[in-house]
Amino acid sequence: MKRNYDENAKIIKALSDPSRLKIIDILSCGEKCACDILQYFDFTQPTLSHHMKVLMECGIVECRKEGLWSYYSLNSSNCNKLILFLMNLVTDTDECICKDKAKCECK
Amino acid sequence: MKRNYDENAKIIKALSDPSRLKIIDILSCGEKCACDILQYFDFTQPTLSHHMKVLMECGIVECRKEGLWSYYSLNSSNCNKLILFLMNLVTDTDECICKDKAKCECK
DNA sequence: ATTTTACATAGATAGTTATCTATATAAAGG
DNA sequence: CCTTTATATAGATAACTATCTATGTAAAAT
Repeated sequence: MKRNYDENAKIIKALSDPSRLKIIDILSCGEKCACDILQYFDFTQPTLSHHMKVLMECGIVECRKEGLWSYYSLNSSNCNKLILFLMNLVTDTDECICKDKAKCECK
Repeated sequence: MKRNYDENAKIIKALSDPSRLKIIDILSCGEKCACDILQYFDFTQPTLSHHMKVLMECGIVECRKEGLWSYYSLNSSNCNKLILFLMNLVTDTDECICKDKAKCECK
């Protein structure tokens, strides 16, 4: 981490948006497709697409394509100490943000 | 922390700039006045003043005035879990960035 | 084949921000 | 007093970004 200011600033910047923090929170329940994530927000589908791209470019989120659907999930395995901590911080609770608990893997 | 997306995004955003990460690194050696901090950068004095203001508004840094000088230091006591972690992450090394080790409190 | 559906991309725009120059402030020295 | 010095503030600007509408793409359904 030390002295690698530019690269780390880029990762931190990806997490410096309230909508993206909320996306991480949502994905902490497990994999979700884009249209499911979108229901938690007021913005449009292209805007979500933009946020997912930012999160993926930093390795925070990964995507699995299946037919028409794109399933997104937190990519802990690819995460460094910083990302892991921030993800845990945002999602550190027993209560899941997801309304449909049957569909998600809430603890 | 949970669900407080806006406030936390603001703190994370304050840390999402490479110059401000470097300032935190510099201050990890201990209190320094603005003109000393400025020597580590190529930008102008008003730009540093701007960055210090951003860091202070989030409680990451505090300022002590003495005569003409403004002495800045990391404000760990006022920090939440997030800020503390990020500060430790940036400064987690034995090697100090400061050239003049006689003047700073490097471990 | 045509339509529908899920998502991405292109391009525009308004708001934010990192930087600059110029100037203000205020303390210290001569 | 006047000058010097350290820092802050004001205002401008260029770059970046979060958002939108419009459109492209590609898989599935009819």
